This record gives sequence, C-alpha cells and structure tokens, in this order.
Amino acid sequence: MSTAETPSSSNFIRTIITDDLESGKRDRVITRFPPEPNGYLHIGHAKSICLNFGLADEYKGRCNLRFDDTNPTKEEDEYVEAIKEDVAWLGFDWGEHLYFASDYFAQLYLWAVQLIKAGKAYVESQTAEQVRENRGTLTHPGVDSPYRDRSVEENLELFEQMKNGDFPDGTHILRAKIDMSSPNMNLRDPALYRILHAHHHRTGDTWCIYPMYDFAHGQEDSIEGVTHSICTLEFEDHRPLYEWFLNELEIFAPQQIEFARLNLSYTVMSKRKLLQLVNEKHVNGWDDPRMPTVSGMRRRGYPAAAIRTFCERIGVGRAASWIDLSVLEDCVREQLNESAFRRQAVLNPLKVTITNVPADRVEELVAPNHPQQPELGNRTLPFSNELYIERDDFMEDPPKKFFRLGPGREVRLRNAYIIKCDEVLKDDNGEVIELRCSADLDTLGKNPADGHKVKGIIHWVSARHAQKVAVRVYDRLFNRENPDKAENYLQALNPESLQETEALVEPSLLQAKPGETFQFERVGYFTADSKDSQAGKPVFNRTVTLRDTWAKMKA
RNA sequence: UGGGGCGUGGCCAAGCGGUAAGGCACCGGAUUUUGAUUCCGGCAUUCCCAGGUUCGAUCCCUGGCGCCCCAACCA
Repeated sequence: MSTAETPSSSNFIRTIITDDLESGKRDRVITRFPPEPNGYLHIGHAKSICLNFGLADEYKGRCNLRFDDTNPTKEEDEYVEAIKEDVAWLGFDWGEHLYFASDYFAQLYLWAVQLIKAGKAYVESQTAEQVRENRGTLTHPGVDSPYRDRSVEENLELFEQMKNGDFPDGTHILRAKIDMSSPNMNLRDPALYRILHAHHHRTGDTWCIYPMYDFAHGQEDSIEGVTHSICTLEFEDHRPLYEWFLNELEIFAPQQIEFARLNLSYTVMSKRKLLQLVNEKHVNGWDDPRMPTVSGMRRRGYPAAAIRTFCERIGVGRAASWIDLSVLEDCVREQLNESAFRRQAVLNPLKVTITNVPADRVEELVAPNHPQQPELGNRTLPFSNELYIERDDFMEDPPKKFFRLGPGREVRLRNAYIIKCDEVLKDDNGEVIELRCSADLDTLGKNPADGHKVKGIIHWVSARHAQKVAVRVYDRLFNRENPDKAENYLQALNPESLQETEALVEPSLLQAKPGETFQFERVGYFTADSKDSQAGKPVFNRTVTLRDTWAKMKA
C-alpha cells in the first residue's frame, strides 16, 4: 500500500471508520478486495481497489487480496494471475495477505454442520424449479419445503453423503432455515451448498459440494478479521443474511458497508458483456485498448496514477451516478502532460517544399523533450527543404479565426523557422498536393527582425528523414452514452472505434520502448503498444487526444 | 397494501439545525514557438415537490413525486 493520493474530501465510509475508531468499536482497520476470478478487472473494480487499499493505507491498517473462488465452473487460474498483475500495477501491495475462499472450504463445511446440528439448516431435495416456485414472489410469501423438518440426524447424514459424492448435481442442496415469508427474498431459506462435480482450479476434485456466496463471504471476512467489508449496493439486501450467519455461528462480526458502483458513459461494465465482446471478437481480447478493463487501459497507455486520481476524484456515495468518460480522459491528460516526452508526428501528410533551402542541406535542430521541464533534455530534429505537415493545418480559403497556413499566410514551424505559403500546387482533380513556401531563416529561436507577430504554430517532419510507423487511432467503443439503453448493447458499438493508419514521425521515435508514452505535439498522447511493437518498429496506440478548443470553436 | 436504498448547479460530491466546500465541465482574461500546459476571475438567495416543527431547516417530522436494487442450486 504505497501510493494513495491525499483525500480531497470526506465520504460516508471514512466517517464510519473514524467513528468506529474513536468509539473504540474497532481498534484497527482491515479491509479486503474480494474478486471472483472469472474475468478481468475493469475500471469499476479499480474504484473498489482504490477504496479498500486506500482506506487501509490511510488508517494504517491493511487490505487483503482475496479470491472469492466458490464457483469452480466459472473460475480459472488465468484470471487470478491477471487480477494480481492488475492490482499490483495499480500501485497496491497486499504483502503476505493473499487469500482464497477455497482455503476455507473445510472450515465452511464444519460451520454448515454446526448449523445443521443447531437445527438452522436442512437438506432440500426438491428440484431447482420446485424450490423456485415455492420461494414465492416479491409480493407473495413462499411456502415451506416438505423437507424443512427433516431430523438433524437425517440432515447430517444426507449432507455427509452430498459431500462424499453420493448424489448427482442438482439433486440436493443445503438450505438455511430462516423464514419463507420474509419480505427480503434473501431470507427465504437461502441455499448454502450445492452439489457440483466440477474441477476446482485450486482444490481439484477434493470437493463436490461448494458453498454459495452468502454462506461464504461473511465467514471469509470473519476469518480474516476484516473490520469493514466494503461492497456494492446490490448486496445491501444480503446484509441481514450476512449478519445472520455471523450471529448464529457466534464468530467475529465484520461490518458490511455498501457503496454505489461506478457507471461510465459510453461503456459497459458487466463481466458477462465484456466476456461476450471478447468471445465474439468485437474487440481483440480482454486487454484491447478500447476495453474498460485495467489491462486494456494499461495497454492503451493510461498511467496507473491517472486511474487512482480518477477514483479519488469521482468520490464514493450511495447515489447511483454516471461519470462521463471525459473525466477519466482528463485524469489521463493531467498525468501524461507531466511525464510524456514531446515529439513531432504527422498523421495525415501534406507535402511542403521550402524553396529557399538548398536540396542538399540538412540541419540538425535541437528541440526540448518537455517545454516546461528543460531538465528532461533535448533531442535533435532533422530539417530539410522537403517537409510534411498536417493536412488540417492548411486551408485554401480559411475563416478569420484560422491562424494556420493558407495562401500567402505565415506560420511558425514548431522548433524551427517561420515560413510563408507562396504557392499551392494541385492535381488534376483540384486536390491540393503540395505547398511551396519560403522560410525566414533568421527566425530560429527568435521572432522576425521587423517585430511582426506570427500566431500560428504547426508541427512537421522532414520528408527525407521521416519514419513511417503504424498507428491505431482509438475512439470510444460505444456510440451511446448508455449502451444498455439500446435494444441490444451490441447495436451501440461504434464501428469506428479503431482506425488503423500510419504516421510519419521524427526519427527518434523509432527507439520508443513498448509501453512508453509520448505526446505527439498538437495531436495527442501515443503509447507504443506493449504486444505488437518490435525493436526499432514501434506500433503506436493513441492514448488520448489533447484538449482541442479549436475543434470546439469549429463545431 | 412486498422489502431495501437514493434524490445538493451540466457531471460527481462535501455538508449532519446557524444561514450552500471542492473537483470536472462551462464562460471571460493573462502568459505561451503545442489553439496544449500554466495562471487569474466568473459560475446554486438555493439543496426533488408540498406542508409542518423551530428565532432559524439541505439537514428534524408528515405526505407526495421520481429513480435504483432484490424472486441463480452466480458473485
């Protein structure tokens, strides 16, 4: 637990914890992040991770990483490894406190037996359908199972047989004996154990009965001495059950606290949907840079610190909230602006010939890696008579506020000279194919001698020296703010979320290392892809654009 | 006539009976060899609505309205 940012404001959870500490209800703070290893972590998990580890850090306590692996049919080792990597990458350290629900299976079994002996649990032998029918509905109470009054002895024997593998899947379950007419559906004799002849990623074939979430989670927390068990709002109705088990078992009672889960505009967050996007190849894997997964964002080039800032910035509450994607992007820019080296790259080239520079002359210009941080050094930028500039930086008939290049106009070449557009060359279709410009060679590092101002500054690369690299321009994965409001969320997919193109970049960029992020000046931040880049042949992912008030003015 | 939650500016969010923090967005203006960054300044007489209690209510009470969650042998 190392990198928690300073809290910007209070929230209800901090208030609860502070009160608990002051009143003496608790003498320390232990939290946990309890993912089920059935998929990759997404930005919603990041919120929970920052919260749990952040709180532990603030209160000098600790946060456990615990895998809630109680359903062997959905869980895999691949996922536990990916989750560990993601949590660590986010900047959090669970130290020795790595746990698995499956480590507690034996203890959980003993507790189930204890409940049976106390007459608080029984073996149900109806079918799943019958159980469902007898549970009643939201407005009508359920009815007691015909097996509800089996003797303790019979229950004990049956449960043991369940454990021994004497029954096929689905034939029996162990249920808590609570109240079939409770207005809280979770209390209508919830299932504690089901029979599953499935191979578990850690316990193998040792067990063929597995505990349900409700029977496992609170006890797991209790075993670990968790003081504050923080989860999302949909578990609110489970809290009475969570407490019921701890109370019946008479074991250490953590406090469950619920908060509102994160909703991000233009994205979906459910694991089921993310899995579908991956399986049906709408994206290229869990770590596709368009995915809201931690691994996707990492590959996209989002710094871990930006995600932490984001989680702190959005706050924690109990009101359902929708955060705009732009908030996340802004955190990314804030972080990258500080650290990313500046480079020049042209994505959509237009040729420019400097008529008053000899064709055989090459100048090695010096340009800073970061204009606000000279200590970060410089790189050299070759300049010659043939350049490429961005097509968008020229307009034949520009509006008044346009201060880039146009016929007869002047502009500053970033880190180089001021040039003037003398001539516009077109092809047979009337398409502009080249600009012929003259440079004021006395403007390197200074303004024109006559003192006149040149407002526009554009980036460029030397045609002869420019290197061609692959670039992936990413946009939001979905077109709709809330993809779930579409008839089918897949219909809200943005067909242009990925555009593969090429860029002409300054030579120094060929040395970019996988995962390294640069600001292509005036364009955006780009990160060398960690999978597809090769030595001397980087592939760049557009991480995020720069803020663009000109684009806004045009719109 | 099921239960549990939530409702503060465009988006988040503090506040917990004493007269609306902060961030993001937005709008001005300054600096700038990135229309970026940075920097200044502006931005809720009002807290879902209506009553009530109180000297005083976003905070307490009553009644509405709106939204979210719950009927897996998932977590």
